[in-house]
Amino acid sequence: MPRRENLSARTIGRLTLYRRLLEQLMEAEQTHLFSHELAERAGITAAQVRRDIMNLGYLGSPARGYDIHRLGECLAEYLDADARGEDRAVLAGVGNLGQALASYFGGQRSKVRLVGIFDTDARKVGRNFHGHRCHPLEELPEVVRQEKVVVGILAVPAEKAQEVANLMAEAGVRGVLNFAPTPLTLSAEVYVENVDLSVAMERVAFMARHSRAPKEDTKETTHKQ
Amino acid sequence: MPRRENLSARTIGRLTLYRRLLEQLMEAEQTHLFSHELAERAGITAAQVRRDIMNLGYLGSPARGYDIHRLGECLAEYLDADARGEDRAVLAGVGNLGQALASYFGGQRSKVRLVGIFDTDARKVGRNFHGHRCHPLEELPEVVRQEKVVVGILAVPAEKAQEVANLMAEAGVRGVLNFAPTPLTLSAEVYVENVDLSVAMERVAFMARHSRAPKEDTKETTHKQ
DNA sequence: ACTTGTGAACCATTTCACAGCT
DNA sequence: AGCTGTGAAATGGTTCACAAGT
Repeated sequence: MPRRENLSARTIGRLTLYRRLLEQLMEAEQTHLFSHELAERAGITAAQVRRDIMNLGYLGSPARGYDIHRLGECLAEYLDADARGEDRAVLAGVGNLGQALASYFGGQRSKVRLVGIFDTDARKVGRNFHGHRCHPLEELPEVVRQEKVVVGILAVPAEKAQEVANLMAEAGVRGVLNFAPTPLTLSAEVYVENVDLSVAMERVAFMARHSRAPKEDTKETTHKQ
Repeated sequence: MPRRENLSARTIGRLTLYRRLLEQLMEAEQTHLFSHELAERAGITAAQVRRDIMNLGYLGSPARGYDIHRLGECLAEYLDADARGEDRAVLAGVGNLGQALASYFGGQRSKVRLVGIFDTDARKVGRNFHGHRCHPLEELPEVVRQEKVVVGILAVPAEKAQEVANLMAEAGVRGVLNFAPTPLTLSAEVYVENVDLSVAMERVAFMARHSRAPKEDTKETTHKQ
């Protein structure tokens, strides 16, 4: 049913968010919702929601809106397509951020399964972090191959990022979530998503400084977002 | 000198990156560089770099390219404009992620100064995390006001995110870096940047699964990115 | 010969606005 | 009356391509 003319990464992100929001809604008793309701929860416009769902190929009814259960199924069908079993990931770099990520993605709430964490630091290897034993980095390729890992999470220092990314890519990883503050160059068939925390931080600081001063006469209007 | 027709958040992010890359270059002996060199380090196209620098208002020379030192100054002048002193930030939520962020932004490498970390958990209050003593959340507004804090970092559970964000906004924060997996609704003069790690993770997994299989005859071409 | 600066073209994404349905 | 689905317009961002400078 999904009319999949392959959607952009941006759209995939929103669909992922919709799915999460619908899951929350399903725990409540609600069975249907309108585009503007979902839009409000997602922090975007109703037109955007309708467009996304249209692209998905799901149809709502003008009378009742979208059937939460069915829409959820449709989203799952699209987002989980071709996932034989669940997606597996490895994590390289067990510093402060790496540990936080291990706990974040290690739990069962996550859609991906973390199957190994790795570091070069001898003091970390062998220790247990949030339920995952740290292995030496050399073992990463072997685990990637044996466990059919598709995603590598990179939380190593900038200097080592490219090197470790190469290791992951050669072992067969198809996507990298990069927290190192360095752009990576990898062959085009590996999808890379950069999460550069210091860029994010500096950007917020800049925008914060430059945001317009609050107007005195703010009318408490229903903000149009 | 900067021809500032206020630039988009996206552009600000790239300028921030350029600055960091130039700082690295200045530590080496290099004095000039061409747009394509900076582009390669930043992982983008030369045209994009030229456009950004043009928007900045800096001029290079066709013969030598950009003067690293002067371009750096120009970037700093733009990015740090109106920053009386350095930007200050507070962090709410000292879980695994919050601790990692405290260490990440707490050091002196960061452009922003973390002036307080807060949590509601009595077992955390009073303890020291990466050089910052955790204070009870109730004290956050007072610190924001006294220390002229402009940025709030939100690393609390989703359920509390909106509530704590309101607290920050009422106390006068102008920007929020939100790690909670929930969109926030705040008055329009507060800039919000969402870093949703589970969306990022799921998106990478999806794109990874759908990335084209490597072609057999890959020619090792100089990838055009 | 190789660069920069930049108008114009291109492309992606979002929003508008309205026909059609219930 | 109020919604959805969607073509069309608008917006925003990136890349092209070339004149001009060295």
